[in-house]
Formats: sequence, structure tokens, C-alpha cells
Amino acid sequence: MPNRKAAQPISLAVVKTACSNCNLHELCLPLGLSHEEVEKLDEVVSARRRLKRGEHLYRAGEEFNSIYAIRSGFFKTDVLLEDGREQVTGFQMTGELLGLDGISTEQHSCNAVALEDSEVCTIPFSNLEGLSREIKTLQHHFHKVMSREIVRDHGVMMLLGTMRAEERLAAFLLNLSQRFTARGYSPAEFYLRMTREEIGSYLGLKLETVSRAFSRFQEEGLIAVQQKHIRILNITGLKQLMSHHPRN
Amino acid sequence: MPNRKAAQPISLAVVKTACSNCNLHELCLPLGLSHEEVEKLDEVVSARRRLKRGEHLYRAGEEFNSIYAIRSGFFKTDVLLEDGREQVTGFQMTGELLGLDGISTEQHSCNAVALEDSEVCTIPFSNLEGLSREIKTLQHHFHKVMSREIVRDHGVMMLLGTMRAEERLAAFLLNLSQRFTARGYSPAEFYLRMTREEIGSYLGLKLETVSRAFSRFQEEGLIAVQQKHIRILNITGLKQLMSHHPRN
DNA sequence: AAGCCCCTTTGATCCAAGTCAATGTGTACC
DNA sequence: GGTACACATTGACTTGGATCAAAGGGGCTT
Repeated sequence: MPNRKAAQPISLAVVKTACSNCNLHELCLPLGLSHEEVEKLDEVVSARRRLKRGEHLYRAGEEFNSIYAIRSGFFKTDVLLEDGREQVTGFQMTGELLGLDGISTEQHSCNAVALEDSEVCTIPFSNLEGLSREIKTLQHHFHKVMSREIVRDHGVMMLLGTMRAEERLAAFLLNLSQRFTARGYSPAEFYLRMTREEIGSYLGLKLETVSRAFSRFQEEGLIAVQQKHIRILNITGLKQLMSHHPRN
Repeated sequence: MPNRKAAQPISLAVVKTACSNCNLHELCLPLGLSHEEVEKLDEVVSARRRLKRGEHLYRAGEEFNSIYAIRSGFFKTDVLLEDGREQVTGFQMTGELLGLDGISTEQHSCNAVALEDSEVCTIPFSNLEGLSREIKTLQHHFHKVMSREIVRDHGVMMLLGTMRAEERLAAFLLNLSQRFTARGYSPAEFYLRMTREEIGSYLGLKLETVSRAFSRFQEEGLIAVQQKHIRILNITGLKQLMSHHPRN
């Protein structure tokens, strides 16, 4: 149990975020940096922050100062229209960056919400810019990360623009599977951190449609669903489904 | 008439791209740079390239080396799925950058096609990174441009995920209008450079639906359409249309 | 000036997904 | 340990946009 013992002073070394001893090197900003360079990055990463499930990391309209690296946990980002319509723009997991949208106007343009208890590293953006003027590798890696975000968004546009409901859900499951795999988890079995409604919002579908598609996949033996617990039984079947579109 | 006189040698000064005497300062990378800094940028921008209508600036899969600033003309970018489905991911006009998607994998991830005769400045990316390690303002501005692209994409996701056909088209027209205005053109009257099919692909609609929506807008007195020539007659009407969604 | 091709418009019909409604299920809180 | 509440499933019906089909421009080329 993570119950903090009363009044016990905690050593700075433990509290201090340290890229150098973080096991996310391969997923996060330090990718490809030398030991020395990672230590410089350490100085820039100012603090960790813990969030409970449901808590906002930032909200649309707030001033932008920092980007965040997810140390552990799971987030969604969403945009709200004045009339209350909501679009989930992404789900982020360990090692991924949050807040890149805020650079453009120096205000966050979406909301970031923890979907489970999570922990992030706060990276003041002007410090990061400073350091990436010094460290070429860091600069280039950061540019790649931003660019990857753009490519990812194009993928979602493709999905929303051209795919039918079951294709969208299959693509979604395969994407999650692949990201879990990259983090050392099972490619075939995982818990969804988000509701059917959030999946639907992300995929441009109503929650009932998401639910029906899950049921259909189960009937066809592609997956086993029990609430948020998913097991992928036939990954090639799911992949085929995506090229099996009618005509067009 | 821009008919080039035969065999007349052209002075280097004319051919050479020069940010310093380009009238796109306010829209393009040099935004906010000092005179000296712009001259440094000049050295980095290696060449102009002219494209005829229909010509590809780059194709998905090609090696990425440079980004491109549009000096004049109009482009679309699109992504193709193996099965032939196409998604237009954006339309780009004067002053906007093309190719940011390629940074991530060092390969272009989409196609960029000129929709009218156009001219671009080629900016070798490693040179740009080099210079932006020297010039803080340039670095920051470049980051803002990339971030703006992400925010823009989120807007498109919102559009594709939550809006009905007529809302999408209204949003599209208003967006074009606003961008033309920023370039000193009429906010109310313009020629579309793309076909109904390309608009449809961008908006996740079939070309017939786009056509019908145009006709409906015309019946309602919101716009006057004649083929590719658009006049916006009631801009507030168009804006209202977007908040007038049914329920949800 | 004719003829062709591409783009666009319009009509009739169909279907995938949305809507509305009721019932089931798991979990957190007294 | 019961009860409340949020989330999920399933069914019946509706509908917005897709599909199929045909006809009407515009602007090329020859």
C-alpha cells in the first residue's frame, strides 16, 4: 500500500525527478542522448506531479509553460465546442508527451485528464528550448516527436474520414495493442482505461455503436470482451477487417 | 504577361530566393526576426522550385530532406491507404509550410500536390535546425508553427468526429475565407482550387453530398456558387449554422 | 467551331449508424 | 451487505449521407 508514513522526511534524491535513472529512456525525450546530456536534461525537468483518476493535468485556455512526460498512468486529451460537443483527440500512455498543442498560442488548446492515477514529469518549455539549442540530438529528437504527433493526427483523420465503424474500432484496438507491446505488456490482453463513450468520441461514433461493434467482434471470435477487459484472439482477423471495406 | 524573353541571361540576384525581400515575412518563418537574422535565413533557404498544376512536390515514402515554404500557389496533402482509399489531410496556401510530417521518420508520410501553378522555397531541414540553434526567435517560431499544425489537425478531428455535412462545409468555407483575408484577399469572394471530390475527401463526405450542401446554402441565400467561384453572402448565417446542430 | 473529357448537379433508393428506450452489470459508498 | 450510480448491452426504429444513375456545363484540344 502506498500509504506514506506520517511526518517521515523524504530524501531529496527520491523526490527529485531523474531522467538518468528513469526506465523510460527508450520511449521519452532522453532517447539517444549521452549520459552527460541526460544529466543536463535532469536539471531541466523541474518536478514530478501526481494525479488521481479524473484529475485535470491542464485545461483548455490555461497559460502554457511546460510540456509533460508521462512517467506512469494513462490520459485522454479532448476539445470542447461551445455548444457542448466533445471530441477526444487522443489517449496518451507512459513515455508519451502531453502539452505540445500549447506551444502555438502559449495557451493550452485542449484538456488533459488522467484516466487512472498517474505521474508526470514537468518540463518547463523554455528550458527545453534552451537545452535543445545546446544539444543537437535533443533538438532533433524533440522535432521528431512533434512531427510524429502530426503524422499520428493524419492517421486519425484518415480513420474518421474514410473508415466504417468496425474498421475504426479494429484500428483502435490494434493501435493500443501495439503501444502496450512497445511498453513490455501483453499485445493480446489489456484493460481499457476509457469508457465506451470516450472511445466513441475519439472514433467519431456513438457509445452504442462502439458497444455493438465489440459484441460483433466477440461473436466472430476476434476478441473476448468483458467490460473493460479485452483479449485479442485473432489479430490477423482484426487486421483483415480493415482492408475488407466494401467498395470505394 | 510573364513570358520570359528568349536566351536573356537572368541575374543571380533575381533567381536567388531571398527571405529579406520576400513579402511573406508576416506569414512565413522570418516572422519576428531581425534584419540580420533574416539574412542568415536567406543563406539556408537553398532554392526555389516551380510546380505546374497537378505536379507533386513530394510523395509518401520519399526521403525527407527539406521542408518547403509556399511562395505562391495552392497545394493539397493526402494520404493513401493500400486499398486505394484517399484522405486529403489539408490544403495549404501562400506562406504556409509543407513537409513537417516527414521529420518524424525521415520519410515523407503523405503526398503534396500543387492544385495550381505554384512556387516554393526549399529549406534543407538540417540547415534550419542548425540556424535555430543559433537564433532563439527562429527556434521558437518554428516550434509554434509545428504546434499550430497539431492544433489545426485537432480542429479537423473535431469536424470529422462531431459535425454534420453542412456544418463541415460551413466550417471549411469560413476557414478558407479567414485565410484569404489574412493574405489580403477578399473574405467574401474566392475561387476554389480543389474539386468537389477533394473537398469531400477532406471533410469525410462524398462529392455528391458536398455538391448538395453547396446547393442548399445557395437556396438559403448564404452563398452564391458558380462552379469553383464562391461568394459568401451571409457570413453570420454560415457561422450560426455551425452552432445550430440538432441535439447531442 | 466541334467534340471530348472532366467536373458538377440533381434525382431515386438504400443502408450504416444514430436515436430512443429498457434492461443488465459491476463497483463504490454508506 | 445493500443500495445507488455510472457504465454497458441490446432491441426497435429513424435518418443523414452513401450509392447508383443520368444529364448538364466548361474548358480543353484539334
